[in-house]
Amino acid sequence: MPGIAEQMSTTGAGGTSRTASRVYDHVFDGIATGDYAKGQRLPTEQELARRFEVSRSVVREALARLRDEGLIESRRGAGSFVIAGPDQAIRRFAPVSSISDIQRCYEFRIFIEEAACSLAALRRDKEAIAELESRLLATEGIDDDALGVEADLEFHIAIAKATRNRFFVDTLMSLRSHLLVGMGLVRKLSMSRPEDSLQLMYREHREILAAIVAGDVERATRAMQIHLESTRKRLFEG
Amino acid sequence: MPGIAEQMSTTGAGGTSRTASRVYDHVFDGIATGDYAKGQRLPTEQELARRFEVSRSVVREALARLRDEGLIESRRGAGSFVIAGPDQAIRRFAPVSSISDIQRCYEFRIFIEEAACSLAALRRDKEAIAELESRLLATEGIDDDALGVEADLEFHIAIAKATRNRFFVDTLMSLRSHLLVGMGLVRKLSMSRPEDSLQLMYREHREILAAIVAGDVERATRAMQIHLESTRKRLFEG
DNA sequence: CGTGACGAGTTGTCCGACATTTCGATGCGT
DNA sequence: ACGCATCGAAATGTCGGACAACTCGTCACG
Repeated sequence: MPGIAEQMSTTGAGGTSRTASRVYDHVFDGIATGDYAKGQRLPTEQELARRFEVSRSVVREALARLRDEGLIESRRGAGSFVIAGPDQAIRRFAPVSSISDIQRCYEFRIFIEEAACSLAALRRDKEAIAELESRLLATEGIDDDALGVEADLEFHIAIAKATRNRFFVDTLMSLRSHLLVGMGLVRKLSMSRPEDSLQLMYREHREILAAIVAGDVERATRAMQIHLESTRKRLFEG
Repeated sequence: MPGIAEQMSTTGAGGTSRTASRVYDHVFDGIATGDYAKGQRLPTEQELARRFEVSRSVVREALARLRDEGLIESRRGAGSFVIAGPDQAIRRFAPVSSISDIQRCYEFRIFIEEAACSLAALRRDKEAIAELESRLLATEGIDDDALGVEADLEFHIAIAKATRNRFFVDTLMSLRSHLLVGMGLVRKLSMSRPEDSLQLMYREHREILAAIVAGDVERATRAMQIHLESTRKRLFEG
């Protein structure tokens, strides 16, 4: 029953060797399906090497990945043991693979960023405001689409930073690649009404910034809500 | 300028070899501080092996970790290159290391779980409700503290699952270890007034479940808010 | 029955070798 | 002097073997 791991293993930064991934996928699938149960000992490295017709080095690289992800644990002299259940196996955000994925990502994002924005209005200081302003300026003077979404994302991350709570920053950063997909789509689709929607977006951004600077929590929350809702509508409802 | 990586490298599941971690830390720090700039080529594996007085195998294990985390990219025949900026280096949630960390984690959690709870009330189905009920029952019949917090967390994760939006589930799972720390503290500190607070918690849990089952979004949101706020108060304000 | 020594088995580390690929240098023809 | 094919040094990927450090069950002995 392979398959579960396939989406995951290809998320890596391409460079990872394919031979090690075969072994990795096997064990990952085994854990995800409960085939390798929690606490159970894995086959020895030699055994795996023989079964997949690779060297022990390759097997060790695969096991190293699983170890780093906290799925297994290796004890010298004893063996490698599964320490995670099937549900804990899928921890990283899997890549978006469908429109409905993007939709859910957006839904999630709205909650997170509204919260972050209200906190940012509460806690902002001079330094944070300075970064926000510079990020905002950066978004407005860019023609290239790819760079544009990057700058856009940086602005949103700067808001998260202003919360002085790293969990918001980390979460947004984890979503980085996902958000880039969605934001890229927004830009592409709004090519039809070219200037219009970009100008609208700039105005929304400036309103968010102004509300944060003013320290007006409710206004900041509403501004972010309007911003994300309007882009969501532009995306999903044409 | 070492230091940034130290907290991270110790997050791994203990089993990872310490020799490889030395090399990993060096390169990670180099990226985090901008010492190894984006796009730059790293020293060759042989060079690193010589510099740290370890074999190439160990160096390769360290580089493999960096590759898996998307920080570097290796091209056969060319070398290994940095592909991430300093800010992208710290992606995973670093472990909680202070009371204020726990406080921020709680703050973040409140936003996330309130949102999840309201969505759960909106989207719950028979299957989700069944799991919620079984998880709730599981929390109430446990003496052991460690198992108790596990079951508690599972209940909260089940709520996230009921949203039918994997981003909520994934985020909560990423926070798993962090939440366990905080929840463990709650239980330890409430040992003083033993039965009392546990019973209170059970009642709050049941109210949350009832609201979700009823599909009452506002009631569910409020119930979760009350639950998290009251535990937060018990924790931080005695 | 308890206990300590022993040995097979397993992971951690090292080493040397070869295959495969990259990229600059070299030399040639024009 | 410039473009182009060719070559070779260098780097990573993979392999196989070896030894060290450690675990755990076994078994003989008290």
